[in-house]
Amino acid sequence: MQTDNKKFRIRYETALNDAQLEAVTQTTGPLLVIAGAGSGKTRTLTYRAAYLVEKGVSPAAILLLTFTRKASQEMLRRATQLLDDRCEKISGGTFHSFANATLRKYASHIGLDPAFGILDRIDSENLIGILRKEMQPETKHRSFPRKRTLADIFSRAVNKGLATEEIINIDYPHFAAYLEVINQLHHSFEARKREHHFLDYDDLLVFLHRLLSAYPEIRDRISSRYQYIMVDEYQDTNKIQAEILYLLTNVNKNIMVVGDDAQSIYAFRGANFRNIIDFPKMFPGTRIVALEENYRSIQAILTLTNVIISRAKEKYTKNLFTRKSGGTTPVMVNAEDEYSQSRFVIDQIKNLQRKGVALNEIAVLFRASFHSFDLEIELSREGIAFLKMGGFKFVESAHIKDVLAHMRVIANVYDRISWYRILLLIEKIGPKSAQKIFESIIKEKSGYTGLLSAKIERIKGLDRLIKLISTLDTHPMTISEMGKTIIDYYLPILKESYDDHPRRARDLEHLTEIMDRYKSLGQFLTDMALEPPNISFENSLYDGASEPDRLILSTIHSAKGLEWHTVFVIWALDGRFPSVHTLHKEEELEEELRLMYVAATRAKEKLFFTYPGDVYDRSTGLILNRPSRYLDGIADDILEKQFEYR
DNA sequence: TCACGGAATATTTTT
DNA sequence: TATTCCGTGA
Repeated sequence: MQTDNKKFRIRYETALNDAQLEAVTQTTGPLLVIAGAGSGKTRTLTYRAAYLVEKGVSPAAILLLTFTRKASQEMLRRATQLLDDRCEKISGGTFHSFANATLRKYASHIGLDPAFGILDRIDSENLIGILRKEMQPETKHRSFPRKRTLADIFSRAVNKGLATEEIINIDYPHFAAYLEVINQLHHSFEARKREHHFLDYDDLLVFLHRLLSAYPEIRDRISSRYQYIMVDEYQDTNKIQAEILYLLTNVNKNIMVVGDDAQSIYAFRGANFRNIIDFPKMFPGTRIVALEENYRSIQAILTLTNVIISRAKEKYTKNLFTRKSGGTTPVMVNAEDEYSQSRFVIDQIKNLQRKGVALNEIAVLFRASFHSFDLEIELSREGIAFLKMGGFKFVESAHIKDVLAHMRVIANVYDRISWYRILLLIEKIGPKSAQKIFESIIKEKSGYTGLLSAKIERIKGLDRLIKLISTLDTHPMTISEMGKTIIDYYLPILKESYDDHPRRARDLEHLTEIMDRYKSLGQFLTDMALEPPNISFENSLYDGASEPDRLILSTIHSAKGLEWHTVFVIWALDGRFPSVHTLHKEEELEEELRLMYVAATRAKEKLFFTYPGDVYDRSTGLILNRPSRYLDGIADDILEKQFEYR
């Protein structure tokens, strides 16, 4: 091969198999790596990063785009271990964080405030909610879509590159009558975001795309800076992301993407697994490398996962094989009810612990975050420490958002959403007063004088807020001092509004710890929106949180790319997984199937599926008692059946 | 204009 | 089941 032992410190030939080695050393031109589950995708990317650096490529000229920030950090950390700390200087992150950094740099070129704020999903919904109210009477009908649905429609349109009209016709035909009003609402949503210098998640991509396509000289400047681009999880990119990559490689066509069409699970967010198939068309001359040896799972698990994925209608056959034999056949357990299901999982976990398997080598996976509620209760009762990933996030919980809103109005006085949020917390202030006060703030261009001059009769809570804002405005302080000052102000409100305030107060403590790491307010707020800690909010309330060895509970989406000794997939019940809502939509059924495949391929040694019987589904009136259709009818020697009745 | 209570409604996954 | 939205009374 092209590697030369005298020149290179890392011995790539011995560390990698042939396909991996080719993916690592084939550095010029477009390269598509089809990487089956567990085939050493991360390893390949890591070695490739190290290889490029070792070859003499400047780390700053390498761009590694991943699905989460954690993924890129982990890869760069490993590359650093392999080679040296030059690898830490490689630019890595998510599409969104890359867009954020690039846009701040070139903001002025496209008429954007470089200090733009970022709206997370909840902020966007709130803004849409405000506009929805303002647009009465058309939006007053009972059947008019809720803010959440509206946010969905708008976002889907952007990510799929379609007009809202098309999205409504395809996915929401029952709202067709409101098309015009929805469009108006969409326009004012966009206008309001521009007016207040905000970008939402989708805007980050849209504006980056606009920057690159409308300004060839900027495109080429950026494109020549990044000589080598690597993209992980390519099957979960959407159309606009693919186009961004195309523009980014205008000067250098050294682009490598890695993905597995069988693991595409983000179509709901506009991801299109055909991106993978279309890649060679977009980049003529693409070389294709397939990684087919699975290093993760024993043969018995792989045999089953091959059966699962073979049920996909549209698939691009790969030949996954493993050299790991032995072990036990995966098991499907029919539990009497949800409680039996939880008990079964707990009994098995205790068994495994007795055999010396560490808790953090065991994961319980599920389709939707709430599926683990009962299990969480039982785990707490048993004193088994766990960490829950995915689902409702820490930063999305109301009390965290409340505190952040106070910081956001300091960073940007024109932040209407945050002002409304803060003001509505105060007793006797409703939407009307909030609006009035906000207008006064805009006029004065200052939170403090704006609050003072608003013609509102004296309200005790408002006086406290005025004092807070003036303190924050006039005393220079660090981010965490600022946070503590705000929390002092906020605690009485917290106690009034939530009966579980002690737990929430502990969350706020945790938040100030995060603040300690930051020097810039803008950076802190950006990170909270763009790269928040992925731990689930309920989890931060659990006392075992400091325990290092914890059972992992995770949504399947959050389990992407991870692996464990033993994996339990709970609620593998037809009607829950796949959900009853998807039963008549073929494309979604296909995605659910891939999701089941992703879940099953996380297991190295042991794999269990459980489903409770006789579950009543309220929305359809059906009794659910069949195993998931993706697992039903598989022979016993591939998937063993057990019963758990007690 | 706000707070509160009752009724309707939509149910996942995440940057 | 929880949230969200609207109408009512203060």
